[in-house]
Amino acid sequence: MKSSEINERIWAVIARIPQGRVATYGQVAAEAGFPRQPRRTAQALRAVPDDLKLPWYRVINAQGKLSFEPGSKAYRLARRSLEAEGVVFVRDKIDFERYRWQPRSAAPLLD
DNA sequence: TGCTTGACCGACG
DNA sequence: ACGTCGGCCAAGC
Repeated sequence: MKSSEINERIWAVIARIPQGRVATYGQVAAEAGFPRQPRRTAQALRAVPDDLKLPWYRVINAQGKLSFEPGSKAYRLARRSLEAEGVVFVRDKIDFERYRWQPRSAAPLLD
């Protein structure tokens, strides 16, 4: 499968993450149809064109942290963007219980 | 063709 | 709460 196609599928998923919520690399990959391949998400993120407006900062790692060097430009930008959306960091970490995106792919069949 | 490199992850010690 | 390891697989050299 071509990487351009992979990237587009991943980007489409990232574009669906709502404001004030976060998703992990693995979660995004799985949602795009690539389970257990979080690196596909990392790869797609590296290849995001500047003109494409994508909430890349809503993708965080499975430890609840930003995958950037703390203090780096990217780290500060991502953190500032998330905090502006109401996401709270506790010791550089985000609480999944509160902020994880829970996509509903299929319609709920009663319960 | 082969080997190394990732904005990663989960299990295990 | 660490560090290590194996799994993952497209890119790039």
